Amino acid sequence: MEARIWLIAGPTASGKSALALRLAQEIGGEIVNADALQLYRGLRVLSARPTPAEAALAPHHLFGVADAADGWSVGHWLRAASEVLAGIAARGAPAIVVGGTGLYFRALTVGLADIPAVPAGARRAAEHAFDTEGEPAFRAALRAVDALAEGRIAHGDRQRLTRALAVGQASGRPLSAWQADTGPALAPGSWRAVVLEPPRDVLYARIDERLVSMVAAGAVEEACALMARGPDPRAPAMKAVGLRELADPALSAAEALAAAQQATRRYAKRQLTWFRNQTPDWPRIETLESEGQWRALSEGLVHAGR
RNA sequence: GCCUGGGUAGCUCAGUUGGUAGAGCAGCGGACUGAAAAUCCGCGUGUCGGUGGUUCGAAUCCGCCCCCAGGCA
Repeated sequence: MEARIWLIAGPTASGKSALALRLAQEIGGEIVNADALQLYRGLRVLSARPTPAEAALAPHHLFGVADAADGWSVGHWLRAASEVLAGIAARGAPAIVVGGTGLYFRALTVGLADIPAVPAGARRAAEHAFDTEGEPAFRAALRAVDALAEGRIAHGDRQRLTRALAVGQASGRPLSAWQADTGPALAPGSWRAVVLEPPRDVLYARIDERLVSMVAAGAVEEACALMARGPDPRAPAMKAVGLRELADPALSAAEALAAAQQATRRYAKRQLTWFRNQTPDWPRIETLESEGQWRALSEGLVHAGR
């Protein structure tokens, strides 16, 4: 178990946090959050962030560090994570990066283009152009700036189309060129990864149970408090799965719970698709049972022992 | 026990004068480079309750049986 950086990925409710904590205690490691929503302070319950008691059992980094009104991006996270990882390395401790955000792991292991920040105005202008001109005309404009990106982006994907145009115009270099010029943040061979990939039906049952516990732990109050603050509905924190459902005054408690459970199951499905296809060579742990997960991890890691 | 209505996709239901079935919801597959718990693309997944029969051909018509709901006893 001599690797210095462990990556633990998997869908929501698959047991990542518990496994990471166990590993951290076992090897004296420090835990780094790789979950886009656990970054936000106001979402402790809803994002299933470790409780203060759990967080006290090992050093935890990048959990609840951002305000719901501040949108963190992959780039923001990557810079923060790199700094944290450097600090952990300087202390001579192993690091355990854990979370469900596939893109964050990709930034770490494959890379994230080093693109200068796009001014908010450029982004808004691109979105406005898309909305007023319509997609065909917008695509024609984008083609002139970045034909490669235009060809790669699926029909209807406003988010990527407007980003491509905004980057191309604001930076003076096509997004596709920036992206082609990318290197991993972590040195190859310096890390070891594992994906938790439990059977669908068992995971869904776990998700349904967990939403019930979340509500019992105050998820509805948390959701309403966040909505009452009225931050920009487009802020990333406001996209938390279950947030809108649980805070919706038009729904009964039972309906809200059912809607939140369903939204979470769909989210888990998307995560499973990501890891299945984007990290096909990372080893899998297919049980949802925590002792079994630990056994698979520790044995697998010892035997892999480079 | 009798009468009536119903049994078609995971659920709720359509299905025209017989030509091996289709909607919504649910679900599934996929893409993914700075909003990623985001954004987007794609896909009916079916012993038409069972079994005999009529017919070139049955979810559709006929017989028997099973199950469900309501009514009469």
